[in-house]
Amino acid sequence: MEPNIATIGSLVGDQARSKMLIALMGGKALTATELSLEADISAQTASSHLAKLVESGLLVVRKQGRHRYFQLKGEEVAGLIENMLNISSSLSEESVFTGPKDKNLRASRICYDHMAGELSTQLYESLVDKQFIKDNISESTLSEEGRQFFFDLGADLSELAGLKRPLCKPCLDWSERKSHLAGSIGKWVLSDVIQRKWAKRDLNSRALRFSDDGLKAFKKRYGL
Amino acid sequence: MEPNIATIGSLVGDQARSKMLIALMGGKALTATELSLEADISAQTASSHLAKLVESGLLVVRKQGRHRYFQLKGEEVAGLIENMLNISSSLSEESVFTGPKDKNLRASRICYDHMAGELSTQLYESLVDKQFIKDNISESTLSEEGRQFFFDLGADLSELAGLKRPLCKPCLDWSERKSHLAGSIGKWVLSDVIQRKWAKRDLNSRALRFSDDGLKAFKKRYGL
DNA sequence: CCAATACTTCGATAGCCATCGAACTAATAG
DNA sequence: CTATTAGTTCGATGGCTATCGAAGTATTGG
Repeated sequence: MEPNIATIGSLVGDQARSKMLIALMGGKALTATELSLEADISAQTASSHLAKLVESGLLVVRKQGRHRYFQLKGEEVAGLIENMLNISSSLSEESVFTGPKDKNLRASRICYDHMAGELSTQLYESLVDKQFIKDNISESTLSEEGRQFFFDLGADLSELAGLKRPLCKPCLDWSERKSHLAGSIGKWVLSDVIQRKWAKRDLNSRALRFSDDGLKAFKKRYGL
Repeated sequence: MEPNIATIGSLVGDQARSKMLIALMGGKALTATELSLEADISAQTASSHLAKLVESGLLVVRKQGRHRYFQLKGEEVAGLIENMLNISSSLSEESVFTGPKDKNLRASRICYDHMAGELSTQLYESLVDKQFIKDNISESTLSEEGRQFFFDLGADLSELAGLKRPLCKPCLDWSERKSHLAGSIGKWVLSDVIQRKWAKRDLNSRALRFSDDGLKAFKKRYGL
């Protein structure tokens, strides 16, 4: 059977499934039980939903002992969800508060596998300002100076470039309506922040919690 | 909670509505009746679908006399549909990382009920070149010479014209970003190609596979 | 005026599907 | 071994909605 856009739409078009998909936007693989809790449904129902999502190719599953870990199939799918989040926020009333009300969520979130939120858009703007990134709607590119900048920070660009995904790609941010840093560099920055323990992923949400010191150190390191 | 991604999903997640949305990807505003024909449903049903799409903000409507012209609300929405078309075509492939690069898919696809892809845009350009088609963003029309050209090829234009859908209509091609030949003539060309066994629909994807001889014959017949 | 076209609203039907209880398999822990 | 946890399959139910017939409004054209 050939998935057309209607089948994709109806896959996302269910409350329970959409909650699961959004929960998986954190980039982390989750178990069936965790996802059933996210979606507020019984385990049986979750199981049937997850089977559909896997069969249709939106999710992949990895079995590990008695657990089954589910994950978005790839960037393409994550991009679709992000896209829909964008649209839904722009379609919903022109309320004063755009985006999530949770301060922490607004300040910094994880979008699939890279940082999003205020801090991330600040970083992106700053990199464009310094001409480290040439801003292009379809795909931004890293300038020579930008390459040097990330090399100095310790990013192994040759390794990153080996991956199939583009090095650097803006990604519309659904709470800020601006671009933030996605692509493999975006992913590297997130892992850098986590590894230095400047921030922690908040379990049960997509928020990224910076410590005070971590935030200071982050701004300094990245020149904000 | 206003429109969340589940409501957007379920809006697209209906065959009739998704057909309408895809028909509107051409950028042209279409009337309710035209859209009901595209979706193969009655006028009443179309009316209720269109009301939902407008109310949710995916479409905008402009009243003009006794007609109501519908259009995608903006590029954001068009981008969503395009995104979903991309995903659906990449999900129907086995391989994880092909994307739009699959040669056969790129060379020639079926878009709804007419040909798309490189070959189709070449055909469209050639027809415009020879002034068989008067290219107009709002609505392309077949010139007298074009009418003769298709008559000579054996297309029963009077029968085609009897259908309510426009004879000839450009349709934005998502992998080429150019116009290709849609409308009832586009549909006729596709059936012509299939009937002459120059190409076969690939069952598990939207690709159209030309044989070597078929491709040669096609180019000759249509003057490419 | 009347007739035709464009589109909508209402109401009834029918099919689809999300949900959960109950009963299953499977892995782990003790 | 038994008990527990993770996850599945099956079947019944209930709710939701796409669909169209019939009847309505609105606009245009003679």
